This record gives sequence, structure tokens and C-alpha cells, in this order.
Amino acid sequence: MEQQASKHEQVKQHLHKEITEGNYEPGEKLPSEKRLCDYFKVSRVTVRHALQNLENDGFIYRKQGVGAFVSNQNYKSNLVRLTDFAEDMRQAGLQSSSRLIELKKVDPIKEVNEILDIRPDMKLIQVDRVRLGSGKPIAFDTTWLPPGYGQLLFDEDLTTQTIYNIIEEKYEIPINAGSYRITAANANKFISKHLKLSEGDAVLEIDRCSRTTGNKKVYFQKRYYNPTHVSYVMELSRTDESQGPSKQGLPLKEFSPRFAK
Amino acid sequence: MEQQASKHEQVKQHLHKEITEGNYEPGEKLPSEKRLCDYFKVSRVTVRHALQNLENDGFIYRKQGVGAFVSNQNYKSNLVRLTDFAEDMRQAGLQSSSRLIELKKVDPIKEVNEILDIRPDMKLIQVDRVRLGSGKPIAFDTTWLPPGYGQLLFDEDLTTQTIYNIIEEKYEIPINAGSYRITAANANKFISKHLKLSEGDAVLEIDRCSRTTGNKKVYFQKRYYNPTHVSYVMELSRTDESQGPSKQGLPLKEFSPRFAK
DNA sequence: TGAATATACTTGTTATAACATGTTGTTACA
DNA sequence: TGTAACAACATGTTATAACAAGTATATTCA
Repeated sequence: MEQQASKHEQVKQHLHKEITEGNYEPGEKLPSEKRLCDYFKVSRVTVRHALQNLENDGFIYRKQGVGAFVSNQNYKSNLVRLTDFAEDMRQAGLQSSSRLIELKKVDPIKEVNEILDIRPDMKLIQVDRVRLGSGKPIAFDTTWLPPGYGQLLFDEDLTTQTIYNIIEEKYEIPINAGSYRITAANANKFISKHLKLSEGDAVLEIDRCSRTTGNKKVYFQKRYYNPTHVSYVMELSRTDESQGPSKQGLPLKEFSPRFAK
Repeated sequence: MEQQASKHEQVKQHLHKEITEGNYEPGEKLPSEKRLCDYFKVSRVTVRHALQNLENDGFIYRKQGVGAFVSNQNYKSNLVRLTDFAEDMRQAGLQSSSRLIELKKVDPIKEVNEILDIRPDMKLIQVDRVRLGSGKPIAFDTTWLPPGYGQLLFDEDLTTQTIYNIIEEKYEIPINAGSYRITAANANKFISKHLKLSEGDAVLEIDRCSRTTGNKKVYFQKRYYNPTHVSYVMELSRTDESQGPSKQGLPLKEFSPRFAK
């Protein structure tokens, strides 16, 4: 039995669908609240609730006395998408693939076991991969998983699928949270070989730990990007008032990896 | 004549003040909506509007049937504060200072002039500084400004004041937007000397361009962080529903430089 | 004592209604 | 023709009201 969503949620989804399907041009005005009330046969409270949510998510913006308009940007407001390598590549117009270097069970690593919140004597599943964009090596990464999650990977094709995808879509383990650390490192012999760099060349290192329900750690990954191909770009901008000066910083409008070919 | 703020705004500000002043512990439950209605002598619509805004800003979270609670994080929701080195240091509990290496007028630099959107033959003001946290070198940065803005710096004490501060607070030129690029680089002889590193060591490079009203570029800066002292940390987390799976990525809860001593 | 149930309380949803405030286009007047 | 006043319309604010749904606590019964 399917749970019926609330009315404001239905209205939101309907409008969201129309926007993402391109039925409205960026900047185009949505029907007035009154019209939406009549169309959906709901009260103005409900319509405004839906519009409020769409505004919070950055799909529309509103002007008093004028109307609600579809945002011209395709930025996902404060949503950050750096979860999936394949997705990143797709957006950059590159074909994503991976070269599996190794998939093996390894002895516990003190630092990693602590991060993953598992017993210090528990073995780990380790995945080493080179990540390719249209055939060119973009990044090298090593992923560690607790055995419970790690064993899910042994029957999967890791050259075309991302770990994120296997975990979340095939096994329906939702990734609800993650922490990321961005730093710089010198490529060692192993990494530089795979990224076709010289030993000692600077690489962009991203450490991340993804968590599922109950803050349970699913995997920890160290990824090394070739900085000539990848950098992270951020756009901050105050649209208008917000309030006062920049005592609170600027709202993040975009944060994404940028790829150079 | 002072403009009277709306009631829900007053309620929000009142609660916000109490939260930031520490009258509520993180995780502590706020009074129920009913109580807030009675206390502020407003309707439930108004109270809920205020709570909704506080929730959007990340100061509280709510649980149906239970109540509203003060967030334990001091994250500024989707506001990102990486504008000011001094501020960053203060939050890390370190004393901020700068060592001015050079402040000079230099010949146009093709790449920089293009970024700053000024004529290719226009000279630039260049500021080289070592940024210190409690006396230890944390970063080296070079800033280029168009002569108009640059000349404002010649009478200022750049060892204690940040450029951002001088521009925005003293000359009241608001910084409304900025773009940032995070990448990795090998420290050259010059940089490594100032950061007490070895030549070739990897450093975290942040390029940023700050803009004022009308998207006018105010300055362009290249900053090199010692990665053993500084990395950028990001926290993404879905509080609850949002909607469906993570097709849209995760909301950013925190993004800030992290300092190790 | 332990589990099921009832109850009170809390937030979530939705409708109706009135007025405030901002915008735009039209109309009337100089 | 140009401007000022006005009307129509849009979103913003706020109150009242009722019910839905989730949670916690007290109560009852086995």
C-alpha cells in the first residue's frame, strides 16, 4: 500500500517535475498562487508551503507583488553533489570508467579501523582503482570497507559501476551523510605511475567517509586527483539583502569539481 | 524612522539571540509552539514561520510529536565563511598575524588582468604576505588588485589587518560574491622558504577572486597553505526525508578550513 | 512485573479569511 | 505629452480553527 504524500508535497513535486522537464524556461513566471490554488484545488497555505520548499531548494525565487520565477541557474542551492565519480564525469561530458587494480582482504589498519568505527583487529576489504575520464587517468583511489559491506563488492563489476551505486541502489543501503577532507599530497611512486605523473608531483587528496542510517560508517576512501585535470570550484554570492553585512559569510551557490581536458 | 520587522522575524531574532547567547544548551528542547504563542502573544502560524526559518538556517531541528531542539553544531547551514584569514584563525584559537613581504606596483600580468577584467596594459598592485597563526607560518599568499583599489592599501598596516577588512569595513566596499578554486601545487623555492618546507613539497592552493557590487572584481589572490596545518573539511548530511534517494546530492552542513597545530 | 491501552501533548497539514505591502498598467489631469 | 492618482493584482503577514500523525507517559489488566 503506497503512502499518500501530503498535498503540499504533491504540488511541489508536480511543479518540480514541470521545471526539470523544461516546461518552464529559466526566468519564466509561474502561475500566480491564486491560479495554482484553483488548479490543484487546494488552499493558499498549501500552495505557499510548496513554493516555500521549492524556493529553499533553489528551484524558484519569488518577488513580492510580482510572482514566482524559475531559477536560471541549475545550481542545486545548498546541495552538494560530489558523491559519485561517474556522475561528475557525465556532467563534465566525459565517459567514466575505472581500472580495477586490486580487490582484496587486508589486515587491519589502525587509522582506518578507527575512522570506520570497527574493532581494531577486524580485517578490511580494500579496493584500489584508477578512475578514468574518456580513457584518461583522472584519479587514483583506495577504498576500505568493513567486511560486511565489502563482501558485497566481490561479485560486482567495479570497472563500470561505482561503489556508491552498488551500495545504494543495488543493496538499498542509503548514504545519508559523509565527511570530506581536502588537502594536498605528493604523489608516491605507486600513485604517480597510475596517474602518469612524476614521483613527488602534487596531487589533490580527498579523504571521505560515507555513512548510512544511524551514522554507521560504510566506507572510507582516499582519492588522489591529478590537479591538472581536476580542481574544486566554489561560487559564493549574496543575491540581495540576506541581512546586514557579511558577518555570517556568504551563501554557497555552487561547489563542484571542475574538469579540464 | 526605524522599520518595524514582522512578528515572525521578531520571534526568530529573539530565539536566535537566546540560542547564540547560550541560554539554550545544544540539543536542548525549545518551548512548545503553544507556549511560544502564549509568550509572544502571536498565532501558531507566526511561531511556525519563525521556527521554519530557524530550521532552514540550521539553528534548530524539529521532530514531529516531540519538539524543536537547538542544533549541536555551530555550523552556519549553507553559509560559507572562508573570507577572512583572521576570522579563521580566531575560530581555530590561534592568533592571526601577517608578515608583509612586499607591497609594490607591478607590470600587467596577462592572466591576472583577464581575471580582474581590466585593460591588458594596466599595472597592478601586488601584495605578498606570509600568514601566521600564533607565530607559525600557515600560508603564503599573493594578492593582485587594480590600482584603484590597490592604492587604498599603501597607508594601511597589513601585518595586523586583512585586505578584506580594509576594503569592506574601512572603505565600505561590500564584498558580495567570490569564486574559489582549490587545487594542489608543488611549492617553489620562494614559497617553500617562507613556509619552512622543502622545495617541491605539496601545498594546498586556493585561488580566489572577490567581487563587489555589479560584479566588479576587487582583487585576485593565490594562497598556498601548508597542508600539514590546513585542510578543508566538509560535512554533508541529510537530516531526514528531503525526498527520495540522493539523486540531488546531500545538503552541505559545514565547510570550513581545519587547522592542525 | 510486563505488556497493552488509553490519554495527553507535540508537531504536521490544511482551510478560510482579512489585511499589508509591493508592482504594474491604466486613467485622468495639468 | 508627461506625470500623478488609482485600480487591479501579486505576494507577504497574521489569526483562527480543526484534524492528522507521531511521541511519551500514565494507567490498566493479565
